[in-house]
Amino acid sequence: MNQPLDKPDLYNHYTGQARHLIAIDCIIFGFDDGELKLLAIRRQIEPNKGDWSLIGGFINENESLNDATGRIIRKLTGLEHIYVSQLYAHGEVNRDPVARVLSISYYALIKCQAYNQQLISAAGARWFSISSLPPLIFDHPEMVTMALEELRKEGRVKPIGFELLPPKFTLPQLQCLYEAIYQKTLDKRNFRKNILQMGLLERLDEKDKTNSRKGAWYYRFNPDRYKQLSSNGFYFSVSV
Amino acid sequence: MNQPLDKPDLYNHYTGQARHLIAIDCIIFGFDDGELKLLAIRRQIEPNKGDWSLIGGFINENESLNDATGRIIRKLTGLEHIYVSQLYAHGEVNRDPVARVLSISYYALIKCQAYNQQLISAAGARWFSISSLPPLIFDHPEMVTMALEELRKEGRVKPIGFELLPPKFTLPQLQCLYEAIYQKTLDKRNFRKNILQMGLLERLDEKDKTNSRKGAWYYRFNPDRYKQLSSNGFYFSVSV
DNA sequence: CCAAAAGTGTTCGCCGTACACCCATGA
DNA sequence: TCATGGGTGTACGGCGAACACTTTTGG
Repeated sequence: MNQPLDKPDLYNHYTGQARHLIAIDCIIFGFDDGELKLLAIRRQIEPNKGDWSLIGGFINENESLNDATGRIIRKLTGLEHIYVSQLYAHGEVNRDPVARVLSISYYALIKCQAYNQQLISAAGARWFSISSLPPLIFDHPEMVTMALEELRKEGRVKPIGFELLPPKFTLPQLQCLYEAIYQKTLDKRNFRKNILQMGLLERLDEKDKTNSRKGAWYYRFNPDRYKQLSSNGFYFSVSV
Repeated sequence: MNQPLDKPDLYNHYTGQARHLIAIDCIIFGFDDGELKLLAIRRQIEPNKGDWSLIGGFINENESLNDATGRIIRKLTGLEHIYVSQLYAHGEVNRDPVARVLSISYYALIKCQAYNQQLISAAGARWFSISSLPPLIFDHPEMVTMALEELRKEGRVKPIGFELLPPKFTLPQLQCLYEAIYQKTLDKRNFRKNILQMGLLERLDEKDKTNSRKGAWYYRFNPDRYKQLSSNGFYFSVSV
């Protein structure tokens, strides 16, 4: 059914069309020190060189959007196989003051212990607590707002919290994370019941004693169990 | 902070970048005859000319994504101010066999009574029941699948069902719509309780007698009441 | 022995779900 | 009068929300 590619005259509906610059912008979240953090970078090109910006870049000719996102995140953090999800295509004509640039935003969750600190520092990047973000360029503040909304929406029904924690974590840590995401204090007993009843966590024979004399049990999230339950109609759900 | 635009040498990070064709594709849903329908069109350009396709088009140089979507839908249906929501940016390199084209998909809900039948017929468009769609070109089937998922997700928590019905509708009609969307039969009593308890519908002093001798009361959705309640922490919710 | 964090159960109200009969009316 | 679709109420179980005391142990 496809026409052979050596008949370019058939395709002048394509060739006559406007072409556009396309950027990727990444909202990278981390969790550290009891707070939800955003990774921002000092912009290295004009305009607004030196201002705080999301991590981003242009996409190349033969690169899918997802590949471009992977490349951009890898280059900055050294990380692969992290949680990444497309957020929105931003298409206002004047969103970039220099040229018409469309941007596809992605949000990503990373374990703050895992990234490559050297790469991040060398790039002039920094973690900011989401409660005290610096001014960001262009429509990046709007992107962050959208990403936060999405994170909060997804966080209720998908086990994405674990993407922000080390493989071994304690229940007080996990609760602290949800409290940071939703900016509210949760009841310890209800939270534990809620999380443990889903049967997705395995307690290890090891305690974290850095925060108390008694020590808190380490747990591990079991992704296979999650997949198995999900395929049987189970839905993850946290009451926040 | 912005650099003046008359120093193009500062911006060669922009000018050196690849530029891309960008299309919009619209998944337009309607509800008629007890079934959820999709509007598809016979493609009028090569390649795959004559095959069934979603409604779409390229975006212009000085046109935002949302404006382009409005233009495309208006041209085909004559409708404005309908429910439209961005779905996804599709960026696989080979999704279009002729050229690298990114597509931003949007899904739209229209009242089947309202559109301009002449425009649609003239364009070679047709409504298809979602349970018996024709083969669609490129990655359009995937777009439809995503749109259906999104419609079902949103439909549980936002009053978008009313976008698919005429301003005056009956409760049996509304139930039938939800049954069509979720492909399951619902309990009449529970459904009515659920919907009416939210206090968003106003019963009119008028009955629809086309389907029964007794007649079913007409209702109207009150969007102002919805906005008011929403701003006070109310959440729309249908149990399906 | 004490401070500081970890861990544990019960009660209550609401909401989702299951379920069966009467009503109105035109033909 | 009867066939057809429209309309109504109740009982039960599960889940989210509120709430206070005991346990552990290093210093």
